[in-house]
Amino acid sequence: MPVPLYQAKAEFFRTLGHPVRIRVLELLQDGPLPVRDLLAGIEVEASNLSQQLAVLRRAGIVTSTREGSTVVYALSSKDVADLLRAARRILTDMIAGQGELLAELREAEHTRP
Amino acid sequence: MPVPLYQAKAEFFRTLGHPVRIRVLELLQDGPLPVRDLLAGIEVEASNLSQQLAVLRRAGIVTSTREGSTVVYALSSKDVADLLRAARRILTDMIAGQGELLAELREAEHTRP
DNA sequence: TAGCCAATTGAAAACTTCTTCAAGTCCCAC
DNA sequence: GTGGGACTTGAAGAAGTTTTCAATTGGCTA
Repeated sequence: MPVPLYQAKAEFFRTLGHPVRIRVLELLQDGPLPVRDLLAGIEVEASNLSQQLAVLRRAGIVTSTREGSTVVYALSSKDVADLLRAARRILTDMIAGQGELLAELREAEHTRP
Repeated sequence: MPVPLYQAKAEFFRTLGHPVRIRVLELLQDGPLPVRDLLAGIEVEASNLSQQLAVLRRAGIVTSTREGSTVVYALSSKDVADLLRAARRILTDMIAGQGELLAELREAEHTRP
């Protein structure tokens, strides 16, 4: 058996499972952007961003094209935007439905050293 | 700023990013199941499955209720099923777009023992 | 209550992923 | 062709996750 589908799925989700990568995808939802702009929108060092972009590229989730001296990134499929929307819905519901967790989060904010 | 949303999202996806956990969610898509049945449907040791179930529980993605001497698991929201469907669509498209991988999958299907 | 089955937990070892930093490529302007 | 900016790469250590095994809990039934 080759890479079974459920394993491909797990890998796909694992690829999305990083704050910087999520932000990249969110920024790209409204259209392609040069690295410079991603860098401006995310608090991270250039080399770290590059590493995360490489992860997304290897997974085939984004594509990069060089334009002169800059490099422009884009989502490789519009479906990715749908998925992020679905995720946001779930998350919102989940947080809303779990009063305690919400309270906990709020508490943490007030008791930060 | 509290746990920012993009970080919650990343955590959520990371939680889905494991083959055993994906299989559990797929099996639960059609309704609640006792651990015994999950165990029968996934090739993994009981204690390992328990660990993965604990991860899903902590994330609030599934719920467990004890019924007599067995424990029954269920998806905590139907939206999870939607999300998995969205993911399947993306993955299928992505694979279709990447000819070689598709060929590999097809090959595997014909050469199944 | 003793013994058993179902499931879970704790903890250590094995494995992956993340961050960081120095070095490298590519392109453009001088 | 030298210098500089934009980005990427390699590699090493730090941080996090997964697996495994032994020990444990909870509920049944003899």
